Amino acid sequence: MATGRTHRPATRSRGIPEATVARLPLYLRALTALSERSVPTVSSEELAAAAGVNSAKLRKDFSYLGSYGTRGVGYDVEYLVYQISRELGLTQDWPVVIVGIGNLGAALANYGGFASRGFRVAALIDADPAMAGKPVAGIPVQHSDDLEKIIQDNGVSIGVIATPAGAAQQVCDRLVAAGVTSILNFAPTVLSVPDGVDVRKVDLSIELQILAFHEQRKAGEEAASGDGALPTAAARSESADQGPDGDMPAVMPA
Amino acid sequence: MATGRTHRPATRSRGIPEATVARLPLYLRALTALSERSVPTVSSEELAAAAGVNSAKLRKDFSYLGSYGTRGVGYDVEYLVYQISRELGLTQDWPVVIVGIGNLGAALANYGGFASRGFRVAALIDADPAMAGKPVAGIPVQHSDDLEKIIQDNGVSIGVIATPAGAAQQVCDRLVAAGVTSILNFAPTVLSVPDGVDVRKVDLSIELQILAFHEQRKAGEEAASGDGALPTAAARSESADQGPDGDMPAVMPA
DNA sequence: TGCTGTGAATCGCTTCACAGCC
DNA sequence: GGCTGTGAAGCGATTCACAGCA
Repeated sequence: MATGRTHRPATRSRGIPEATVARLPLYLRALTALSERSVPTVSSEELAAAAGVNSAKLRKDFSYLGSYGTRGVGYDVEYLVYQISRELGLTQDWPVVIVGIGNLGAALANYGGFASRGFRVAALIDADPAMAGKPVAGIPVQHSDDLEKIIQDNGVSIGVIATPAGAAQQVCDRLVAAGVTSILNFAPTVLSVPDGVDVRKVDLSIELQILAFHEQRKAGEEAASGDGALPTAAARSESADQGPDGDMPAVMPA
Repeated sequence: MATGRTHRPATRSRGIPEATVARLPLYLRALTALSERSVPTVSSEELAAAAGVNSAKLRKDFSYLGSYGTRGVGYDVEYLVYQISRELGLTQDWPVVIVGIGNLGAALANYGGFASRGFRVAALIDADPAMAGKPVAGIPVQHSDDLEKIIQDNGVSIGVIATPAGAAQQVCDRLVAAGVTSILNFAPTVLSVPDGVDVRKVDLSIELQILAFHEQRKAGEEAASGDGALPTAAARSESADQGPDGDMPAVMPA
């Protein structure tokens, strides 16, 4: 059942910790918002608040990229936007294919956040012949028979799988065989890939289950401890750490 | 800008590490599949392969739940399914509301993985009056004016936000005020919530950016090192760690 | 003998706290 | 004086390796 590895835990990516890489997009978004409001500089404290992390972490993260700030002043917004974009590889064009144009695939195709960040939906692919030719988000859906040709003609290296779970592994194999080396998987399956191929997974049902776990505990505490009321907010006002943070996975639809 | 905390890093949930909680749904899925094939018992090695983790990690994870295995034999599938479900709080009914019935919201409403795991879509809510009454996935969409009443009437404690970024914080505030204490956020925004409310975030664009980062590095290596070919598969055949694992966040649509 | 359960070692990330520079 | 950049400490998670039990 040999499942291939995924995002290289071993060889840390050019000295930048995975945890840091995963936060760069967060900073980038916050910075982009500042940039749009023509804010020239920002302190680690302000930017951290906007990104929902604490400032020490942010400074440490930036220190892996280089010394891009000015002591006593802060960071130049435009400069940082550029540096982070470059580091993430967003200064180049990434053609992406989406396979499986159901509800979710269509939602992804319509998602505006793509184009804004160097990603370009090069093609939509579905196994249903009835879908072929039908435009979704202005892009005509193509039949999966042509998957290999589409990948090669467009020089696609990133694929998004939004098929039912049953089809995911097969689609994955074909994508990989055709040259795709990064996969974003929305199907609730563990994909097997050869070494050198990255897989990331987004899974709604897992996220909900994690919430349920904590929700259950809240209810339990309430009933148990004679404490009565809600937890006395000890440390409020900063931090935030939203999303899978010290945590991990996530699964998805069928 | 006081953003509230999120999934309690401090007080570890009843002794079970967050990282373990985040993997339980993964194990549960693998076990459910085995159960459907009427497999009676499974070893840590087999189950780990099916879930895409390594066996030591899996055994350690299970050890936090109790000693549910049998040395020399393995784990009883049905028993484990029950124990994990109970631990995650999936033996009870969790009514969920989805706010923002665009492409994504509709995809979520149609997502089958909900019902199968104790989750029930209690209501769909949208701000567009034109949507009101229209059924999506067999459930009539209700107008957001009635949000508070819907939450209270249905005893909802988990809310899913699939609105545009601009509306997310406001929707979040109303959900929280109405009694929701767990939020799954698909909008690309950092949400501010009071202490005691959990937020998890799912963000497509962040996942893609992380893939782009690694993809860029692959290309760079190829060009740089005189190595020529693909990386020599050093450690293949096990592990897998798909998805945000040692990593973290994720962002999303607008 | 085979596989679980777990202390001990290790690893990586986060946080602290302060030196260094504007 | 203020804010960045970073060694050092702290902490949680992973991995190792083996004792313990069926």
